[in-house]
Amino acid sequence: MTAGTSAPDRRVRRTLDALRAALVALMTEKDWDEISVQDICDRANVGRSTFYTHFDDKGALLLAGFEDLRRQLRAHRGKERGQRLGWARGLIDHAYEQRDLFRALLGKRSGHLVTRRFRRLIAELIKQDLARPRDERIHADAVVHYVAGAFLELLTWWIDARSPLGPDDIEHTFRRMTEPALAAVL
Amino acid sequence: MTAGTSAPDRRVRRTLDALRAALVALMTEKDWDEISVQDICDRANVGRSTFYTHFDDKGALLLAGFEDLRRQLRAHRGKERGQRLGWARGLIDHAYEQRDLFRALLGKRSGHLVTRRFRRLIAELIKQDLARPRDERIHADAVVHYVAGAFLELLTWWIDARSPLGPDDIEHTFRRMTEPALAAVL
Amino acid sequence: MTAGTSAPDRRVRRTLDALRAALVALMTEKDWDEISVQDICDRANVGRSTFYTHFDDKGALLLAGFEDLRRQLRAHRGKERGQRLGWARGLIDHAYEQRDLFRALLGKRSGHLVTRRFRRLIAELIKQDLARPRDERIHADAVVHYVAGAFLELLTWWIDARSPLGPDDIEHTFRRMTEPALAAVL
Amino acid sequence: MTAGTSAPDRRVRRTLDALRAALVALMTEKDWDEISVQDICDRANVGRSTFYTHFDDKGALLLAGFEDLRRQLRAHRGKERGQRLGWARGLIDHAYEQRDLFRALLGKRSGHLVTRRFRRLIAELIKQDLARPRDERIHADAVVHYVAGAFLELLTWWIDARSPLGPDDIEHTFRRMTEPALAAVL
DNA sequence: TCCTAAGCGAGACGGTACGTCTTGTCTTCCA
DNA sequence: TGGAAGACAAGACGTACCGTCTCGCTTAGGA
Repeated sequence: MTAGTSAPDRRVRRTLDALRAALVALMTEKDWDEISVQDICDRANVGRSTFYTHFDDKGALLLAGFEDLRRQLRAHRGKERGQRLGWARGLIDHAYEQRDLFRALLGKRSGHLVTRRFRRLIAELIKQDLARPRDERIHADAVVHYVAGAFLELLTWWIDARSPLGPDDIEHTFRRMTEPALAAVL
Repeated sequence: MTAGTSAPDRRVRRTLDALRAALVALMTEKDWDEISVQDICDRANVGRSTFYTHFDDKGALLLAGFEDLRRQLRAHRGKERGQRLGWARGLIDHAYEQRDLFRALLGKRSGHLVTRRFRRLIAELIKQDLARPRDERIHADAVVHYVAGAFLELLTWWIDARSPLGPDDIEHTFRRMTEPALAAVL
Repeated sequence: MTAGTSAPDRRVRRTLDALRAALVALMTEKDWDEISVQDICDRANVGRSTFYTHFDDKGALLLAGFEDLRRQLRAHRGKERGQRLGWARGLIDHAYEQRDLFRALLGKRSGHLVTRRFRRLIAELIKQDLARPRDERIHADAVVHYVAGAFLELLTWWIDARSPLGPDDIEHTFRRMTEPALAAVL
Repeated sequence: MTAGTSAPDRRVRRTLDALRAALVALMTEKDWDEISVQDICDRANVGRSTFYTHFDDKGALLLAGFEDLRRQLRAHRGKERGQRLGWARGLIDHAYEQRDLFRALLGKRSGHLVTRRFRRLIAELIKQDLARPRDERIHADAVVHYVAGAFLELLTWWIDARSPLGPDDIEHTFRRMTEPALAAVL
C-alpha cells in the first residue's frame, strides 16, 4: 500500500504552497489591507481565477496557513506537560526564530482578522492550564483574558519594537509577573 | 477683538458633528471595513465631496473623534492622583456607561486602526504611573505593555461578551492580579 | 476491404450525437450566447475536455450538425427538378415540421453565426435556379440576394411569430410575389 | 432665460460622444463579440466605470446611437411623401456614403443585436407604406417581411461585397423587382 | 485471452471579460 | 464662500467561461 492519501495532485500542493509563501512574503512588506489578491497571485505566479478555486478571499488563505501554526503550538504544548503555561517558552522561541512572520501577524501592519484569531488561540491554550478562581467575584474567563492579553501584548511589543531582549528575558518577565498574579486569585 | 477669529461658521461644526455621529452610529451596526464613506455621508446628510474637504478618510474622522475620549480620560486621571492606575476605575465606568460605543471600538467588529490607537493610549497612561523595574533583565516598556494588554483584553472581553459582571468586579479582578504582579518587579 | 477504415469506435458516435442533441435542446430553451460549452456537456453527460477533443467551440458543433440539414435540402431539391425554386416547398414543410428547431436556428434567440450560414445556403440554392438578368444594370447576385432575403425573412417571420398560417399559405405568398419579380428582370 | 435645458454638463456629452465614436471605429475593425467594454473605453480615453455609469453594456451604447440613425431616416421619409417606399433611395444613399459604418452594422462582423434591430426598423417603415393584400390567404405582415428581407439582404450584399454598383443600380433593382411583386398582391 | 491504445471524466490552470463597488479628485452650480 | 451633486479615472472585487493541460480509469479491438 502506497502513501498517496487521495491523489492530492502534486500540482495543487505546489499552487497552495506558492500562494501561502507569497502572502507571507507580502505581509512582511506591506499592510494587510494593501495586499490585493492580484498581488498575491502575481508573486506566486498563479492565475487569479486559480486563487478563487481554492480560497474565498485572502483571509481564507491566511487562516488556512494559520492551522499549521496552531498544530505546531499544540505539539510544543504536549512536550511541556509538567509546568503551568509551559507552552509559553515554546511560543516565545518560535516567534523569535520567525520574527518577520510574527511581526507581520501581530504587528502594526497586521489586520484585525489575524490578531483576533491569534488572541483566541492563546486564550484557549491558557484556559486549559488554569484552575477556577477562589474568589467568586472573579470570573474564570476574566483571568484567562487578563493573562492572554498580557502575554500577547508583551510578545507583540517585543517583536514589533525589535527590542534587543532575548527570549529568556521575555519568558522571565512573563513568569515573574504572571505567577504572583495567578497566585492571588487561584 | 471679536469672538470668531477663525469664524468656524456654525455650519462647519454642524457638518463635522453630523459626520462624527453618523460614524459612531454605523460602527455599532456593522464592521469597520464594511462602512463606506458613502454610508457615513448618507447617514449624516452630507455630500461626499464635503466629507473629503474635512477628512482624508474615515480613519481620520474616527481619530479626530478619538481626541475627545483622550481628553476625557486625562481629566479623570487628574482626579485620582493619589492611587497607582487610579484612572482605571474611571475608564471602566466610562466603558460601562457607553457599552455600545466601546463594543464598536474594541470588539470583534472593530478595526485594526482603532484598537491600535487605543492600545497606545492605555500604554501611555500606564507608563506615567510606573516606576522602573528593579530587575535589570525586565524592561520598563515590557511591564507597561504587559499591564496594558492585560487591562485592555480584560476590558474588551467584558464588554464584548456582554458579561453580567459589573464595573466593580472588573476593577477588583484587575487590581487583585495587577498589584502582586507589579509588586514582584517594581 | 473491411468496414471501419477509421474505426469510428461506436463510443465516439454516441458522444457526438449526445452533444449535438444537447445543443439543439438548449437552443430551443435559451439564446445562443447564453449557452456555454459547460451547459452542453452537462446536458450531454460528457466531460468538457472531451468536447474540446472533437470541436473547437460550440459554433463548430453547430456547423457540423448543419451539414445534415444541407444534405437533406439538397436531396429534396433533386426531386423537384422540374420547377424553378422547387425546393422551396420542401424547405417550408421541413421548417414547419421542425418548428422548434427552426425557431432556434432563425429566430430572435438565434446567433449571428447560424443565420449567416443559413443565408448562404439559401443563396446557393437560389443561384443555381436563376438565369442571368436581361438588364445589364442588374447584377445576377443582386437578384439572388433579393430573393434569398425575401424568402428567409418570410420564413423566419412565419416561424418566429407562431403565425397560424400553414405551409401552403407561405408557399403561395412566396410564389405569388417572387414570380412577377423574377419575370421582370430575367 | 438662458439655453441650458437642464445643465447637460458639457463633459457628459463629450464622454458619450467619445464612447459612441470609439464603438463605431472598433466595429469597422473587428467582430462585434470581439469588442470588449475595455476596448471601447481605451479607445475613448474613458474609465471603464464611467462607461457603466452611462450604459448597461455595449449593446446599450450601440442602441443609443441607433436612435440617431432612426431619426435621420424618419426625416428623409418625410421628404418623399409622394412615392411608395420613397425612403428607400434616401437609405441607400445614406448607406453608400457611410459604407464603413453600414458594413459594420449589417455585414459579416456585425452582431445579432444590431441586425435584428435594423430589420425591425425597416419592417416598420415598410408597414406604413403598404395597403392590405387583396388575397386573404396572404397576411399583410407576410408581405411586409418579404419586402423587408429582400431590401435588407440586397443592401447588405451590396455593401458587404463591396460591389462596384452605384446607389442608382441598387434602387433600380429593388424597384424593378418589388413593384411587380407588390402589384400582384395588393 | 490478454494488453494496449483510444476515449473519456475530472478538474487544475492561466487568462480574459464581466458588472459592481469604493476611493479620492475634480468641476459646476446653488444658497 | 461653503456645501451638494455628481462626473470621472482608477482599480479591486468575486464570478463566469474559455481553451489547454495532465491525470487515471475504462474499455474496446487487434495480437
